[in-house]
Amino acid sequence: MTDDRRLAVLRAIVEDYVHTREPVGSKILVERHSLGVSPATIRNDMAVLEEEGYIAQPHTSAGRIPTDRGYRMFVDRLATVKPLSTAEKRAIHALLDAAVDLDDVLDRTVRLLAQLTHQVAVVQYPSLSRSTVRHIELVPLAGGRMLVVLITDTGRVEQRVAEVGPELTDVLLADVRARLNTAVVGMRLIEAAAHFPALVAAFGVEDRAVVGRVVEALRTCLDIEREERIVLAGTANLARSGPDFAGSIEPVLEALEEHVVLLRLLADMAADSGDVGVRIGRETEHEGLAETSLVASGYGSRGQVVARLGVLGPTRMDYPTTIGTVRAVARYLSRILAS
Amino acid sequence: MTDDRRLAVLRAIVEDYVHTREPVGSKILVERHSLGVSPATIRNDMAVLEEEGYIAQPHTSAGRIPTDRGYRMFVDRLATVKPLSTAEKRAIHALLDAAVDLDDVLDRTVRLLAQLTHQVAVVQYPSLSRSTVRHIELVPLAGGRMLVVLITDTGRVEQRVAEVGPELTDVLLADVRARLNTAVVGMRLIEAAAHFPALVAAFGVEDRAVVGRVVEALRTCLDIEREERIVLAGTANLARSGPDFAGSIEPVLEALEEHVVLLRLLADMAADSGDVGVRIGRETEHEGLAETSLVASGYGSRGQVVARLGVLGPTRMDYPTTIGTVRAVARYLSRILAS
DNA sequence: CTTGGCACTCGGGAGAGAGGAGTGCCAGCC
DNA sequence: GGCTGGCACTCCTCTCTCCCGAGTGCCAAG
Repeated sequence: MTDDRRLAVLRAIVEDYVHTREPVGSKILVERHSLGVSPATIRNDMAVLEEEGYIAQPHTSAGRIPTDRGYRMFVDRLATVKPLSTAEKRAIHALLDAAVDLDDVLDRTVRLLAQLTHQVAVVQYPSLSRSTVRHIELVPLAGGRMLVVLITDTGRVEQRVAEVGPELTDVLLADVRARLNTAVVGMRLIEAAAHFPALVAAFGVEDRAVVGRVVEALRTCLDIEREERIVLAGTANLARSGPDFAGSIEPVLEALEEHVVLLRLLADMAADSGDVGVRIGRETEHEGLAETSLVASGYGSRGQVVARLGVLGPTRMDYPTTIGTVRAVARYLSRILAS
Repeated sequence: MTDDRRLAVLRAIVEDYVHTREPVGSKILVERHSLGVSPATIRNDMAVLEEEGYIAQPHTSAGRIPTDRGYRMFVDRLATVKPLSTAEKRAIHALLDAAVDLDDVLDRTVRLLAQLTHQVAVVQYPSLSRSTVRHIELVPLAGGRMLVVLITDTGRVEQRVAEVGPELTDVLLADVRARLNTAVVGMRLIEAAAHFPALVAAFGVEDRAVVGRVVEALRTCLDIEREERIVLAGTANLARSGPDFAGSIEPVLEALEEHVVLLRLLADMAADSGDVGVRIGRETEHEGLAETSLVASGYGSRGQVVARLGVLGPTRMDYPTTIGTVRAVARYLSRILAS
């Protein structure tokens, strides 16, 4: 069955290239992997693989390197995920268990992921749109202003200062606070936002203006713009694998600063089958990331995906290990959040 | 007065080198700057400047480039700060005025600074230790836990979850909240922390344990560890000025990820005369930053410095312009915070 | 279908050489 | 005493050429 051998050749090429960073030729291939056939045979297979777009030659007479399509095939059908070492698992536990709040957990997670994979790590904050309201707090400030604080079940805290003027008496404030909380606690944030108009309308005509201003501030806490946040770590690892990038790493760094780019990518990957997903090279559909791959997974409490995390590195990366690490960290983070 | 001319030569060397990125020789120097003397004379001056450590030659027969010491002299005695263009000023106003809360203001500021200077921008969050307590909020959660929220006058919000058990009744909670707020609102955070033991002692013996747990959570909000936060932007600009760095930009990126390094640097610069301060090359006393300079300034409301912001770039940077920009942004940010 | 043989291609490294920018120094001049 | 032109010297850098070798594609035979 020649088809099997061709795939074996592709796997060997990917593994060798990832390992040595050098185009791999037919001779080296038979030497390093016991394929049981001669270089000439391998050459025929490579010609076919090249025709099908899985591998390519940098120059006329050099070895072959995998194309995006080749890596895709490798990831989908040829790679077997590598589990973490027990030492690494211990490190995860030790580091994440010491976290004190949500910010701290995510900060530790992203650093950990960067350190384990030697690549750039990304962690998305629990999406506000998938969170529910845990509590709303209104704090009067000096000068006719007030602080509006929104706390979600995922631990996120958003706050705004609103100009309310002197009409907001303590009594009215307590009333607003009570009604807000009884009305919307436990609701998803979007549902809560939908309830606001009715809530305002329930107040007397003379109070509606000021209550409206409070509610308006609350509503801006749900702004699409600011809704999605991510944290990054390990950008220095990019520079270390610098030679992997044809040009400089500048376009990559630029893409990373544009959080929107990563957010869109992570969102797209939500469509993939639940577990770890991979976007390879040009699949990212972003010029600056054409030579990088993203390995990402969802995380969340109780089987519910509330956000995603992942790792970005050169297309030429060790997928089996990276996928294993991302999966393990995502699972452990989920477990932490559930408690 | 030959001394004056030597300084003029140094200034010319710095300006030319910053502009062309190439070692500058005596001939070019007389051509581009009207120094009124011949190359040979300049050569004599350069020999003296080199002996005094202000300039150096990359190779035996190349032009001169400024040393750290040369830049230092340039910044201290030769440079005149360049003010911003009105277009840039307008951009600052337009961008920062649209901010909704502290996070947003600082985020916009750091991006702005990176964009204006084409370098890496750093903004430090208002220091907790210099802030005062504006309000403390206690929110009961399910399962015998509660959320402790601390809000400072600088707009920062810190929160913690505390295990308090079922003994904390609503009545007791209201009591704790009231006593906490009347006792410590308006105090500096360190003073507040000092008052906590007395506060706990004022409760009945049977309540002390549970109140203690609440106060303990509050106290961890002041942890030195998490007290200082910074945000970065413009790391891609580092890659763009990549050729300025002898090796790769990796050590620089590494230093940037170690926020502690930057925090220490910013803190050190607080000792400098109030306005904009500069750390040049090895003055940063950090291996990874040996080829970079930091230009920073304090900011804060009502003349009180609550934190610092700045710009990090290659030693070979345009100091007059950078200093002007950092100063302007710091001033405008201060004005925003005062309102 | 596999294999050994063979001619061919081309990237990349080594060397050699020319060019040129810049220097230091010296002797003379103002 | 400081400034200047001249001059010999250094050594980096660019370019060109040449050669080597890895790797290929193809073909004819097993």
